[in-house]
Amino acid sequence: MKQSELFTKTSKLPPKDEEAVNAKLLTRGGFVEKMSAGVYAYLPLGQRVLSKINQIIREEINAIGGQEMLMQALVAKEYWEKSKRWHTDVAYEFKSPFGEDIGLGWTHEEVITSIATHFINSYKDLPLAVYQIQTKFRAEARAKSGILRGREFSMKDLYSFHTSVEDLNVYYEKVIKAYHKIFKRVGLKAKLTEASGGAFTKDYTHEFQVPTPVGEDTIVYCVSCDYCQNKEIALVRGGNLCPKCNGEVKEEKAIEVGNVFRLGTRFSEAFDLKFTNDKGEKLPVVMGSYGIGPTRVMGTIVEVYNDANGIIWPEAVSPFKVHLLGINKSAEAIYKQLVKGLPASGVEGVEVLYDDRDTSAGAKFADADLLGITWRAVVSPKTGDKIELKRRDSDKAKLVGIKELLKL
RNA sequence: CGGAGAGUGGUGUAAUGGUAGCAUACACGCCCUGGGAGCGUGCAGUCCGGGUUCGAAUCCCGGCUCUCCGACCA
Repeated sequence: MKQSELFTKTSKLPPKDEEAVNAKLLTRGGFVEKMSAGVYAYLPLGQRVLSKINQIIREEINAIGGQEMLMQALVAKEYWEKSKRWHTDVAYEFKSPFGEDIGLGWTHEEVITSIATHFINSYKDLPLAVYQIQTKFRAEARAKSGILRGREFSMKDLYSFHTSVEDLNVYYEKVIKAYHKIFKRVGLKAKLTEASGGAFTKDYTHEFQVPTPVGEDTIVYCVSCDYCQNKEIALVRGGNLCPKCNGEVKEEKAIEVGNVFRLGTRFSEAFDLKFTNDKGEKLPVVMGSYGIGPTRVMGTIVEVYNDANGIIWPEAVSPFKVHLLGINKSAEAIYKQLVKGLPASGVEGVEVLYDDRDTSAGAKFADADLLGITWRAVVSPKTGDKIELKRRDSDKAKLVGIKELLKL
């Protein structure tokens, strides 16, 4: 991709109506555009990041048997009424032009449970897990923190169906493992945190919390073992001794990037989702639901990885692998080789954003830092027939040949 | 939903009752070229509706929008 052809441009100054670091940097870089409070458009660069996050999620959820699907956003009142979740304070509810009562989907337990009644009949059908990556709508009283708390946001929601709580628990642990892999792959250090279930279940649940000062939640955790609880339910405070191992307990702000809920039979009973066991008895299906917010993950990454000059994307979610800068010299030939690879040698091309703009060197360097693409490749009279390669998260640059660049 | 603050070219700002100015972006020309260079020309603005006044970006009333704090919440 040539930067001169990119839909967006960068801006030197952040918009005056954004305070959050993620919103400032993402807006300056042209990743997102705020359209209303808590409502953002994801521009080509932002969409590329989001796609990479989504792809990582897909790979890990598919690996634990999740089947991807897509549910509707327009959810009729009858579904919400069955589970007594019509008229919640987070739902966008309205009358359609045909007089129907509609609630925009803010979660999909009702929908998936209703669908599942058509396909789950026997214990032989279970267990099952399906998921979607879709836009959710929540009437947040106060949208804030850029893309961290929006009224419209992306969510990967996974639902699992089981014959027993024991079987649910087995899958629950699998999901936790998969989530750890996902967050690790996108570059986040998420702590498994015990918490309350909110609108979803009365049971205790688990959240994945990324410690950072801008977080809305507070977690209480032990520095010596894996004890970690949301402050809402924790019986100890920072400075106390760990209830599990007597280690030192700390308190820290954190962003919730994922959660897992044991729903039990709440929704299967509401929707009469039953299976027949091997004795011919009809029993309610045991369910779990598991969420990750890709847009929130993106915002969290920016909050965690940035410096005075801009974003520092972890390589796995960088919108491009290489940012190629031609300084006082065209890098067109290098660009073509990077895109096409070296056909004779079988080396494939790499994903590259080529700054071919007729602008100053300083502007190009500044934009490269702001956009935060992992590898910066500079071609200039100084570099001769080599290319200067530098990681965004490092100060060390080295001169390499085209082959080395293609191997990134 | 309570409280506080703010709306001026695309973006960021100045003007506090009296000529709407600057920067940046954009267009054209010149010049320059390793950390957001320079010169010239051009394009472009007071959130909406009322009111006060000879005169309103500025004061008053209403509305809309955004941000922050709180409550709530992935």
